[in-house]
Amino acid sequence: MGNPLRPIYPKRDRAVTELPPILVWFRQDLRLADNPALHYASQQKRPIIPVYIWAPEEEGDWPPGAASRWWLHHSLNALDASLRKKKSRLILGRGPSEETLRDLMEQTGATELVWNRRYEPAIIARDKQLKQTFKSEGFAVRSFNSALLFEPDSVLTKTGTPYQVFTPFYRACLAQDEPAGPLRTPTKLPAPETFPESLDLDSFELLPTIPWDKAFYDHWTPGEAGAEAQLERFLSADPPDAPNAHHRANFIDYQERRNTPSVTGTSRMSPHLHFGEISPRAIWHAALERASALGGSDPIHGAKQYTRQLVWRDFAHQLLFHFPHTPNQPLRPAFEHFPWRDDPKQLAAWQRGNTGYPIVDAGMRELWTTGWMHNRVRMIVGSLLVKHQLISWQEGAAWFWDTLVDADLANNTLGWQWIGGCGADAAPYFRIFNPMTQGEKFDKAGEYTKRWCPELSGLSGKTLFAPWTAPSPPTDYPAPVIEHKAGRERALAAFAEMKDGQ
DNA sequence: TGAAATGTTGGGGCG
DNA sequence: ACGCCCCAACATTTC
Repeated sequence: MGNPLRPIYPKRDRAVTELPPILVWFRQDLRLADNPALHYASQQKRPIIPVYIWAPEEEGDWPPGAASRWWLHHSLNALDASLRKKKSRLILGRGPSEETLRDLMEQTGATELVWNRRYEPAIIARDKQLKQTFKSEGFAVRSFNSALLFEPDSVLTKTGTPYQVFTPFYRACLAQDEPAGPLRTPTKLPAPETFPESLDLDSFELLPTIPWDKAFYDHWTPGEAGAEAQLERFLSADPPDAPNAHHRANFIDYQERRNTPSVTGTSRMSPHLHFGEISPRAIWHAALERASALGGSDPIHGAKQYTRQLVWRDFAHQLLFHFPHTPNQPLRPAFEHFPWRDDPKQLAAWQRGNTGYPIVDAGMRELWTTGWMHNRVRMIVGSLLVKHQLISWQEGAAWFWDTLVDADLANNTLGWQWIGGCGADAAPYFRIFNPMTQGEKFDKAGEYTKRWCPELSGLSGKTLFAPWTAPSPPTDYPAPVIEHKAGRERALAAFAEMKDGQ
């Protein structure tokens, strides 16, 4: 908002370029809108140097997987393009982060460094150390919250401990002040006299050499503009690119549509959120504002159901923050002695979508082809791996980590510990999904299953989800990795063994 | 954000 | 008319 009374000094920009610059260190906040660190920097009337540093070895046991790297490549490209529209640009560096940042500070004469926080244990440790070091060297260092609606320490039980069950956590979040509205996108990003050297994006070698990513381009548009367009598709009854106008926006019927994998009833915002191409606060307010603009109880209800899912993200992040060992170890210690099976062949069958259970194989193939899987189906495939196949949830987490474009340590850990029955607010171990029943329930017409398992196109009804019961089963589809009843009983026996073993 | 086993109830067929 | 059985439908409990 320009102040018409403020005199315009023709040399103002020149004066700004001569002041010591601020480094804005981009990490998982690859956007210009509602970006607190960038917003802060833009208010300092000093040159801004946007930086991204590729440092996978600083991510502990969890360097970005192949699908994440694909996304990152395109997202960095998009960020650089939108910075260039504002006469700025993204400077790319290679880790170690501390040395690279110090070099840049010395080279450019920058005196201040800002970033938005991350919550992975290895990153917290690195950032903490780095902040301390730079401060002791006389630099100003600031960090901001850009990724969460409510940060880990801001929502605790009455006794000051972290919540371990979602519903009370959710209630406590609703009792807080509502998340602030999104910050304005900086109109100007003052450039320094000269930008420091940048590496070429291709030197990060983020894209695959084998072209398994072909279909990714049909399903995803990484980057801030892609994120905003996707949100609009979800919130609008007439998305800009829809061939046919929907009757109602997806979010209005969210509760019902989000469990139907054959339709795009979910928001598909997860990868955009993971890379911070859009902020959860922006989504929160956009959904609720759209609902109140439409009026009536259905839109409000839909928007609340959807924003509730955003709070699951916060829940996952605060769990990871307070229980940093959980990506590798079960939250409930009893499960450390669970008798998992080591079975590379069966693991491979699961990974490639050859378990012989159609709804499972459809999901695993959707994941492999598009880098994403519908959430309902994630639960079904997870249950089969962990319970019927008796393969550890860590194996499932590792595969998802490598193949999901939305791979996120907090969400992935929560999801797998939930399905494994060993985490916070977890499904009891004996809650074993029946892969036939789940198919019949959530993919009634079999549309989703047949889309990804075309060899089953001749089947319908119950036999679609149990092809071995067909009069003449398809010859090009595998037999089940384990018979359902036997698998269920074996899982229950393993669970009993664990309980006895302590 | 299950499923299976077990228990209960009530209608209808049938001797 | 009545008791008996069967079984679907629903509820509860058990894993």
